[in-house]
Amino acid sequence: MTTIALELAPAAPTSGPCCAPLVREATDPAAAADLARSFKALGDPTRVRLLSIVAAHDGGEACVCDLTEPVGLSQPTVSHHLKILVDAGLLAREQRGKWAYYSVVPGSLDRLGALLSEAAR
Amino acid sequence: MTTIALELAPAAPTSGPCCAPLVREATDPAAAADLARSFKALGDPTRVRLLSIVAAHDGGEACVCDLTEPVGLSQPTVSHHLKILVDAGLLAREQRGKWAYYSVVPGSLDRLGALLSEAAR
DNA sequence: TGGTCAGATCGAAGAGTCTCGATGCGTTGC
DNA sequence: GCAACGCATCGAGACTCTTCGATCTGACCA
Repeated sequence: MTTIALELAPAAPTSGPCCAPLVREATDPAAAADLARSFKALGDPTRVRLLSIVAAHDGGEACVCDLTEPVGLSQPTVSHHLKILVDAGLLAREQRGKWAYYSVVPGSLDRLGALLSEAAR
Repeated sequence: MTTIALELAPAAPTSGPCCAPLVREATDPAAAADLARSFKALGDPTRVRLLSIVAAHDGGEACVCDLTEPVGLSQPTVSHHLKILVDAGLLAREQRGKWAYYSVVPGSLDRLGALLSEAAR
């Protein structure tokens, strides 16, 4: 359903600019950078898997030792990816004794999903 | 509302593994890579801006010359980013005469948003 | 046919990312 | 106290991404 609604300025001569001179910016640069930061966190297969494994884990939380084996990466690498997810506000970290438990921040993914739909409005 | 529902295996001895031995993988690697590819396309501020500018433009479509000036980048760079968005299935390209018109693929962003909510289930 | 214009592609420079082994820090148990 | 354990941090190496100027490809016009 690709709507080709209008021929934009079809009578414009070739010498002039092809399109509308003014573009109303829907997403300002700062907001775009903010959005991109969140999406960049999800732009790695390992992090998507980590997120889903944590979400599917018992109690909705998991420690690092739960995650290294399923993704097949070293402990420092997994720790690195988890930090990125925490910085993006998608995961929460809680230290309990020797272990660090990670859990999905409630509503964070839904918020991103809502922003996606909103951006396309 | 961070639900700390259960202390996972609190009675387990230190010598054993800390957590559940088996992890049911929510998102298989192939699906995770697919998801990540889409999100990576949105993981750059320039591409988020390009997407929103195209969406906000008259008729929901814009050509490259509409986009270079607002984002302040060279034409090859904008062309490069647009190609990435097209490859990710977020933008559609249509050549009309001298100009190439880009438009947001209907439903593509909503689909991603739905996947986000689904992944957190 | 030849000139001009919009846009894609190419090659290269610089910055950023992913991954690892080694190491440091705090907690637990003896 | 001391050893063991879980995890974060620190370089380092390899790779990818972003960006640009230069160039190529098609479409239009005279």
